[in-house]
Amino acid sequence: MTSSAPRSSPLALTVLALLHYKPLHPYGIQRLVKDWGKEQVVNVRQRASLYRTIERLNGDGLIAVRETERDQQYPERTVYEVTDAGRETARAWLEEMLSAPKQEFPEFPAALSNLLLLTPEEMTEVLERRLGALTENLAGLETAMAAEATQGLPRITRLETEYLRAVTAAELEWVRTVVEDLRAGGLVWSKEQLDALAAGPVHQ
Amino acid sequence: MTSSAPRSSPLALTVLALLHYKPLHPYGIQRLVKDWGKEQVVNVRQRASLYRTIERLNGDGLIAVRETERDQQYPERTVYEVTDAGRETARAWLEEMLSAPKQEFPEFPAALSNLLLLTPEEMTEVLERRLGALTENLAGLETAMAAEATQGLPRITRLETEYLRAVTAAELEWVRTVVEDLRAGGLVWSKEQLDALAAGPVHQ
DNA sequence: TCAAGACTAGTTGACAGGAGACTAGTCTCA
DNA sequence: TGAGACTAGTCTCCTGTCAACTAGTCTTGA
Repeated sequence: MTSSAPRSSPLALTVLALLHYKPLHPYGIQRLVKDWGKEQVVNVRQRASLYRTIERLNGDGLIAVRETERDQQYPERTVYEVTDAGRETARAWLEEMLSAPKQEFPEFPAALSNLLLLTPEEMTEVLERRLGALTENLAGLETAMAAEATQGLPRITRLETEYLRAVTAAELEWVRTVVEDLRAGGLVWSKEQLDALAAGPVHQ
Repeated sequence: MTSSAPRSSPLALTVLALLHYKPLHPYGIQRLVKDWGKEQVVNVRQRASLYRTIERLNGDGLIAVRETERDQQYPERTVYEVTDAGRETARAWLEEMLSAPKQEFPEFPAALSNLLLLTPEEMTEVLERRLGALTENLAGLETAMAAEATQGLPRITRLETEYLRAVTAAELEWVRTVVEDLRAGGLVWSKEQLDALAAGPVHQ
């Protein structure tokens, strides 16, 4: 079954990692992620992805069926456990994910690179809305961290929240300065100016 | 054809935006993105995605076939132009993407939330490698920005690079402090400690 | 007490992007 | 003239996202 090292993904890693603690059924995995407040970093809202990921890991021999529960009222629940191959793979994935920044393509920078379609005034307005949303997100992260700290949990359990806070704060700060520059009139453009650039050093 | 507002994506937005300048064939779009140094923010390496995105936009009436070139040696090239519906949709997408931070699930925080699988020593080692890679990325962004600036291009053309620099710098700084804490022994854990936590307030 | 509405749990199908291989032609230059 | 690199388009597989559907359970309120 072990078809040479399947591809990694945040969800697949998380499934393998959680099964290190104890055998679980899919829904139990989803609960654990939510209970530990990790929904911000691992998408378990998409149940379809979770179930398919588990099937894939099972097919690749990284996890195995432990038993099939039949708790009267619930539908049948399959409990999975991690295999030795799964343990090895999880470590390899983790090292790879931590050591090498992967090029991802979030939508905000892509949008920024096309803002010629808006006027500076419109740009100011939408960025102000973003500013508000980011401020809320940041506050949410802060309270989540404070809650974990007062619960006496060790710092490693909230490293990913720390990280999110750091980058969210940086984004917030950057957007803030751009909005300021826009309002101060230090950052302006016109369609004509851009069309001229576009007509410039472009071949074909 | 206009099947109510197709889904947005960084690539789809970019295609629509570039066609605002002038009609282009798929390869011309890929060239423009590369020539303008936007490969960091829009993935045009995946030609399959590019061609399929264009097909989709065409099917949805956001772009239309302008003409079909037949430059002897090359395969047939279809030149597309943006439609009025495409112009409207592009503006709507852009406003949405800029104003509301979208929840995305990058792999680094997901990996961080599972680092129980490594020892503090291993963690230090992999994060140091990440530190090196981030430093290089940051340097690359700096030189890209400097090049654009000396070329006399206005600031809006490099806002997305500014943004990437800001968040990359924040990540770098955060990883640096974590590595320091690890080395100073101020951030330690053991498997046993974590197993105890896992056995704690968890249902089922 | 039973009915409306919300939540739980799993499944399904359409859609979209990423990875990588494959083809066939072109250009370089040794 | 022939090896190797690049250009341009296509194809298939894999995985994740979205949205809807089913069917059972729990809540609460008339």
